[in-house]
Order: sequence, then C-alpha cells, then structure tokens
Amino acid sequence: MEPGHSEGTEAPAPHHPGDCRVVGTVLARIGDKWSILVVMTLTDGPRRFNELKRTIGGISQRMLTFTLRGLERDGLVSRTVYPTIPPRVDYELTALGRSLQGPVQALGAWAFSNLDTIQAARTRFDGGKAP
Amino acid sequence: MEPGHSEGTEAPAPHHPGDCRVVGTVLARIGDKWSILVVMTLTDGPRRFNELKRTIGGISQRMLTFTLRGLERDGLVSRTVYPTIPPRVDYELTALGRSLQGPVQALGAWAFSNLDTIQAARTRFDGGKAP
DNA sequence: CGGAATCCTATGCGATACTG
DNA sequence: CAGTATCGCATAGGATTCCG
Repeated sequence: MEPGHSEGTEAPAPHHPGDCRVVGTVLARIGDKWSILVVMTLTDGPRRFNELKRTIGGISQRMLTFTLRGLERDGLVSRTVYPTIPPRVDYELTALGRSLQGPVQALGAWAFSNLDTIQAARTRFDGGKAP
Repeated sequence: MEPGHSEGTEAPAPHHPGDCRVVGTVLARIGDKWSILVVMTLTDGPRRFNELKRTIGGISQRMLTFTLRGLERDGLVSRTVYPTIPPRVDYELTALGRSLQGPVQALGAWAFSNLDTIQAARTRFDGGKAP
C-alpha cells in the first residue's frame, strides 16, 4: 500500500465526553510530516504545485503529490486544472480547510510560546542520564 | 535508532510571520500515533502504566513506554515511582502538559464537528475513481 | 507491575527516471 | 509543469521474552 494516509478502519467506540479517538482521526490526517505545512502554506491563497514545493522546501514531489491527494480526498483542499500548455494546477483551501486554521494556529501559538520551555526540559532530561 | 520521536535536526530557518516549521515541531511531538491519546487520557488525573494501557487500548507496552518517555522528556508529563512491591508508577500531566489541552481540545472539537463532512468527502472522492 | 531487550515486518518516504 | 512508476533503505511499531 502506498503511503496514502491510513484509514480508521478499526471501529472506534467512544468512551467518554471529550472523546479521544476522534482526535486521533484528525491527527492521523494532519499529523503526518507534511500536511500542516501544506495547509499553512495555502493560507495566503491558491498556489501551484511547484510553487508549493519550493515554498515548503525539503519535500519530494512524491510526498507533495500524496499529501495533496489526501487533503483533497478529505475535502480540505481543492484542485483546479487549467488545460494549458504547459499544464497548470492550482491548489486552494476549501471552506473546510480554512476552518481548520483556527485550531492549527492555536497549536502553533502554543508551540511558539513554549518552545524554550520544551527545549530546556529536553536538555535537562538528556543531561540527567546521557552526559 | 529506536522509534523515540524524531528530532528537528535540520535547522529550520523561519520565513514569515505566523511561522510554519514551529508547528511542525509540535506535531512531530504530539502528532504521532499515541501521544495525544495519552495526554487526553491523563486529563482526568494521574494514571498508572497498565491503567493507561487498558484505557487507551490497542497500544503495545513498548509504544506506551516510548510515548511516555517522550512526553516526560519534553516536560509534558511527570513520572512518579513508588518503590513498593509490586512497583507502582504514576504518570501525570505537568502544568505545561495541561496548558496543551486547550489547543488539543480545539482540534478535537473541530474533528468532532467535521467528521461527517470529511467522511462524505472521502466517500465521494473514492467513489469517483475507484468504484 | 513496569519496564528493557531483541526480533521482525510493514511502511514511510527520498531518489531517480519516465510521460503527457 | 505536473505528475506517475519503480526501487531501496530507514524507520515505526507490534509480538514476544526476560528481569527487578
């Protein structure tokens, strides 16, 4: 099977308010190596394939393709093909995709403001047992 | 190298306000298969190892150990050992860990309220080209 | 009970080459 | 330009066994 993001094939079965697996489902979608980067890059508007590739940097065309397919499949991103020569394809966030930005930015904000604390904790932890 | 969550070893280099890689850093931490489940399970208070294992379900002791180590390393979870027989170990969210719950729950809420939409999009996408 | 060590497989994903 | 196809290695992570 190709990388294409895994399905939640094992029936979830909830267990208490403020669920659990559901979150896992989302993270299985956007928690991979590239999806959020793509989503964030699309924040400023539609982008072409290679434009995304350059902006993100470090991503292979293979993974960009898979990531975009996955996001498109879940309705977070729309794909528009202009049958010109050379071909041109625009990727853009859908309404659903844009609605994801709030939560994602919240997470980003948390990350940003706690980066130092985390780094410190890491150093302390590693220093304490692997000098 | 053991599964232990990957480091952001490749110097990021920011590029514009509302960054990008930083989010990637957090997601590399909590975006893996189990971390959030653990964090969410610890929401209601301290839990013992096997208690976590049972509650989460489907996680191997190996991965639970690695996940907890990672969270502990980053200062999100604290580990308390009671030198009794048999031994007892409690895991609990730290202040930092609890501060992560806001963002995570925002994501959870988004997931929950958009699950149907996403499922529909998936079915439509798959149906359109792989009947 | 809580974990560490070893083994083994599925997979993620980069590199490269080919196509319309 | 925007993909698709194939190869190949590195990693994630489950199962199992052993230990204090």
